[in-house]
Amino acid sequence: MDIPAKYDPSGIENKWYQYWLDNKFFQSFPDEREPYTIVIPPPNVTGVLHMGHMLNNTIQDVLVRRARMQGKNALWLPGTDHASIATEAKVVAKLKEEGIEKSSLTREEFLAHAWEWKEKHGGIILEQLKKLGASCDWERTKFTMDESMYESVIDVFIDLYNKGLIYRGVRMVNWDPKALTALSDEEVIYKEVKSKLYYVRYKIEGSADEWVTIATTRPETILGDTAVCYHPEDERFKHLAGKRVLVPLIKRSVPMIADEYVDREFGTGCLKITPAHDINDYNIGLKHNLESIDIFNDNGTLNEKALLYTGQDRFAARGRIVEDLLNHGHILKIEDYVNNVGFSERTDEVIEPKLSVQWFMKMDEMAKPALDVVMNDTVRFHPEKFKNTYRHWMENVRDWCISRQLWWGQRIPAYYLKTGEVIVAKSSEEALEKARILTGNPALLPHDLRQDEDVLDTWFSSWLWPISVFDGIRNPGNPDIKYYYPTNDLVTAPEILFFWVARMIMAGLEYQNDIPFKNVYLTGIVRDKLGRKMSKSLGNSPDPLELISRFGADGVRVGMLLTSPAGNDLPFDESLCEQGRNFSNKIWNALRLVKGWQKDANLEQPEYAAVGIKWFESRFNDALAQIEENFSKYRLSEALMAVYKLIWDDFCSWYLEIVKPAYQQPIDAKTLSATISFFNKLMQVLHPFMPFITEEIWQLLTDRIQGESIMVSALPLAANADKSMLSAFEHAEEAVIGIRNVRKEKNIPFKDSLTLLVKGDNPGKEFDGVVAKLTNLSLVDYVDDKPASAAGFMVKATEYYLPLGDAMDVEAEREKLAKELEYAQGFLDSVMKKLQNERFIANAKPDIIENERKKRADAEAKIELLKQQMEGLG
RNA sequence: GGGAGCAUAGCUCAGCUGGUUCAGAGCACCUGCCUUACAAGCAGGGGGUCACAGGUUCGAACCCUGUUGCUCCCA
Repeated sequence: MDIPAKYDPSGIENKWYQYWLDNKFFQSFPDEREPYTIVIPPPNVTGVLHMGHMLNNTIQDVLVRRARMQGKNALWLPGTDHASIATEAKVVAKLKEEGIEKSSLTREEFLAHAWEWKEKHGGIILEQLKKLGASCDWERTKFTMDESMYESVIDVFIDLYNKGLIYRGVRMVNWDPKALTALSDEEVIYKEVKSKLYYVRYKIEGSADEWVTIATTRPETILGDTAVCYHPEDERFKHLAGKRVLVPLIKRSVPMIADEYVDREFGTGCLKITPAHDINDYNIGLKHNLESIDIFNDNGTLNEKALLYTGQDRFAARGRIVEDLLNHGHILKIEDYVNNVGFSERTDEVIEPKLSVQWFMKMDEMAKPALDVVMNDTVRFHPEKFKNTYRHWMENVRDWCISRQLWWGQRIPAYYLKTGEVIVAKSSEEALEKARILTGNPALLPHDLRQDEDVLDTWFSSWLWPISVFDGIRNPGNPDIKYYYPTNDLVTAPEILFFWVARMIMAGLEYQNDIPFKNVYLTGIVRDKLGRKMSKSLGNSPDPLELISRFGADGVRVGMLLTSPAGNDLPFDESLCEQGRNFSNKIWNALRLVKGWQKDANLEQPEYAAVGIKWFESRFNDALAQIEENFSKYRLSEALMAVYKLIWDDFCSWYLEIVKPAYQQPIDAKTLSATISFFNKLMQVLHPFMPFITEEIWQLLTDRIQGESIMVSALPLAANADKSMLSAFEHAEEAVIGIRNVRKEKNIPFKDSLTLLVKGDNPGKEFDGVVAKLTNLSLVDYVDDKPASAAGFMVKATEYYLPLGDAMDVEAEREKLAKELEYAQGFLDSVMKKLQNERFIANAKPDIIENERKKRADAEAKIELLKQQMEGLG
């Protein structure tokens, strides 16, 4: 058969993905087998595949494919979330392009547009995952706004409301003036921003020319000031107690108050208080019973309560007020200043702290059990270090603002009577019924009730994800939820440990009385060479599909995994994918070699091949045990590296070279079948990492029937490895390397065969035939004395000589031996130092001391040998 | 400002309870090879004061203290 010298993945990958789909290998239904479940962290419907998804989903696919091959009933359940803010923003922008304002549409009309957008764009990312080889059960694809998922969210809201865990309250929230919605604390990103610190003086009321100076970074909020505050123990201001001051420009009279919150060192030690626009001021306002004056409209412009600059944007107003304050002599100085400003994660708009009525969920009661299951390892984090971070958050958790001023999402099932009373109910009919009972007024009509306009935070859907995808909220105890829940592994980024992971644990404990997953694998962040996070806005992220077309999905998968231990950032470099592609090619060429062999059934199996096979069997089992160990600790990159080395070094560089027949010579049947069997097993072990090439080779190596696939074959299990054989082979390996070095030093080409003389005990004797084959020896002989005029080297205590006739360079040989002797002497000295130390003998464990004695004996023997050899040189 | 973590080869990282081959792997680099599976390859090779300073110990990359630098989380 004709196999090209370079592996070309493109056609092969599409072919096998379709084959897997056609044979429904990704599908799972509950049965008698042990289940293995992963639910995908649902990507945004607005998203396209980026490198973070690539890493995350590669890991999930490795885990799920391995579980499937271990005979488990494996389910990887895919889906997307509706991403209310991001999607609504996209739809609004798209409508705007078409000349349609959101405000001109009814809620129903807008949602129709949003659904249309979702149907058109929402599936892109899932389609892209197929190119990566993702073995998701696509029949089960879920979306957080699906009817069943929507209803689950509503049910949970009502249930928690009835349990008193959800309430409505006025709070200072993070307001996004662009998205026109409140955000949770977790959606605010703080960045250092260069700004100015303005020193502004306020006149003391009733005084002729007495002033007090405050420092502020937000002069426009002066218009909402309702007090000026100093530290009660600050001598500089004590005389102002009980006085009032006039807010500049608008001349509003506000009290001077004293509060320990004030940092006397900061600014002037005197603070303006704007309770409506700063969370700390808000708290002081509550304490001192101050009025709150909200001077902003929802879109960030100033309203009529500001009295000045009405209708202007907050940042424009800042410029104007600074000018006016200067003109009126209120600004004493302006300093450069760096402060932390909150930005919206979604719109990158500067967050405005704003007082508003929102829905909140109480967190403290739910947090406690969710903290416990992580601390006691019922849910295990990999790597474990994230337990600390998690604990810190859970112990300082605050109530969760769950309402969003948007339309795209689950509409809050709360209905208001004209009197302002709230009724929470599943439908307007039910709400009306409840309202009639509540008010005792059976004449109430539907239009007497008004449903809350807001929707729920997207995380309020995704926190139910591991339950709701199995319809476990609406139908507790259904066969799916009973079988697949709790899921096994969750693979996600540490950034959403609190947004999502913590809340899923809470929801699981609340609604299933059980954890949602047993293990949480936390990936790192994919960064570029400069260490920046890869992001669309920076444009520093390669297009994953383009990478796949260049290196193959297998190559990219290997590239993503090779250097990314759990929890560590991955500084991405295309050369990693190149390494993956090169590995594909290496395997491919091993296939070419093996497929090129002609079998001769009458041929005896050579002795070197028989021992080679015995050795590789042990080596394979040894590596397999190591790989299993790595998997059990979620060290995926180390598991991959172990397979990589097993295939490249042990199988290709050693094993195949050992059993390979001479050029154009046939191979015996036993060796061929053993080799094919090893090759098949290696492909199985590698399959979870590189699904496509392994399937291709597995299908080519052995005749397969239609419907067979490596992905549903049984993964080989580690058997016992013969450790003594492994160490004997290592000895032989060193002999091979030694002989190669001699050839190189003496410039002896491989085609000239040599004689090898061995002196002393040879632990690698079993492999003499292998050594002879690999280094082209015509004879291996054992001698009692060192031959004259021979190049030599030692492997542990075994001496090897290659008689070279006149070609010997005695001086060079002497030098080499002298160097070795020096090293051995130094080694012996260090051992002797320990053994002569009485305290070492007294304190160290007996086996350690025994070891040191053995080291001494070995070193002494070696020194003796080296001395003899040097004498032999004359 | 509060908390957590990290620092080992040019890069990315292993290194278990302190004790053989404890200083390692992959990549990169250097040298020699187009040897009949593979130059996307083969055979060799160099490279580290384990951040710094103390301490504990017979013995420290590993335990303790401090210093410096970086990262993350929270405010």
